[in-house]
Amino acid sequence: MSPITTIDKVGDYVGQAVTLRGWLYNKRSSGKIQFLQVRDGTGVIQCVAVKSEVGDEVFAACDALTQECSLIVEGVVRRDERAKGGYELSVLRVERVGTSTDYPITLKEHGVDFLLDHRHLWIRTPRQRAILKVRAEVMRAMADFLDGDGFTRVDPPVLTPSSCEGTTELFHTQYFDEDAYLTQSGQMYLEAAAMALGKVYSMGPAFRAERSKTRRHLIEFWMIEPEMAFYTHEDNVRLQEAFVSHVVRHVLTTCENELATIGRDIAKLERIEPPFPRLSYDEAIAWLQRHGHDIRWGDDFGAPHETELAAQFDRPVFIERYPTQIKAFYMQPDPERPEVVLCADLLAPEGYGEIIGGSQRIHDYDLMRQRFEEHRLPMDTYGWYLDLRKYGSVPHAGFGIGLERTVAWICGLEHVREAIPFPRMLYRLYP
RNA sequence: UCCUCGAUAGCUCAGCGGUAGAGCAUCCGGCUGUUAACCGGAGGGUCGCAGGUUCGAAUCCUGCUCGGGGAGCCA
Repeated sequence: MSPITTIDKVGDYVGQAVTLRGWLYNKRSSGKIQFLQVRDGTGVIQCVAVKSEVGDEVFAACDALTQECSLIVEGVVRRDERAKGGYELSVLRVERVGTSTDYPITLKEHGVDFLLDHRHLWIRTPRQRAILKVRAEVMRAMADFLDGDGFTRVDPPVLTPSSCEGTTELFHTQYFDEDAYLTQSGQMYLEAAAMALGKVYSMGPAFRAERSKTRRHLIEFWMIEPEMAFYTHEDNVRLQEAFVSHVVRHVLTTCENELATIGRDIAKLERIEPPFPRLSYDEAIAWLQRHGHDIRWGDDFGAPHETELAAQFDRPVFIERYPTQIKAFYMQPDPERPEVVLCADLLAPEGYGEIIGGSQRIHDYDLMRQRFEEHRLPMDTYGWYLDLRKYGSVPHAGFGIGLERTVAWICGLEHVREAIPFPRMLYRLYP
């Protein structure tokens, strides 16, 4: 038998016979010639069977193949200008591995509802495969960047005794006789880990039981959360722009074919280099007021505000130093202006909204204690968090980046649901 | 939770008061270079559910169910 290889590597076998293993993506045929579009996860290649060359038996075997049946095909690799990937396979032999009758997803248009009901099959299509590939490369780039910068990966728990921020709705479950909740952020645990390991990060799912139904929301989504001891707000922001730029550059170099399959305008990504523009909250409010928005200092931005602010720039933009009142309890006040905190949100271009939220954290014991009282946080579940300010506290900072929003932006997707293999959305838990 | 749009063949949709339609998919036949191939033929329907108006409802009205988009909230 000829050597087994994959479609992405057939270029190394021109003129030789190879064996490919995959699935039939599509088939076109006339009376005496058949064109089999075979995919194997690494790409798609057209396999050509000419009746007078392969013989009646092999030709009939090709004829019996149906959409998405699995198969092993042996053939000679040929360079061909007419082929999309540049190569074709002249079929010598074909073996069907698994049948597939009445495959639901045809190559014609489908509605979102139908596709989501068949997500387990939808991911086989070239576009969805490409998106999942980009997602994997985004995660690899993030991990590579942080690992190469002295970070240690630490995995916070998914089951928690209560909320990290106390604001959003939590998924409730039982932990034997106790109440438990699915994590909405690992941040507090990462702060603890940063005091143990210096620079740490997590990659994992977060859960928000919000009845959100927009193209930017998932009920279950993934966050990457770096947390750094001895980092200031300024250090934090500089890390973020280097981090995001690295991720985009990595995807541009490793996912050229995938971005082409998705139809992404590469030029928009090639501009993503540090430094990113920065706007203070004050400046952002003033800009919005000048552009006809009824918004006052102290209000939080809505999605349309964010979109308009971000639309001014061709790179992601930081909005920093928000009013203390509208941000989380643990954020460090600006020493020169205690009414604002040392935080920054990073808004992606092209209307993708907030992809990063980050801040310098309060390290002073008395101030954190005061915040606990102001927000009536229960000591029995948060006592350990206060301990971090009691034993060797240091200034520290961190951020959380939403993976699906980042992938959606890099791929230019209409909706974050395509940026995760099996999206959990409002009213959708299947498949 | 609110606003808004929608539900007709396996899929995407048209039909908007007078016998249920098209393209694709499926099956049969044809075609030696197809690119969501093409050509001919066939099968395929509780028009989301329940009421109401009408001689007559897929079509108009009311309620319900399910879903899409958006808002709020957030990544």
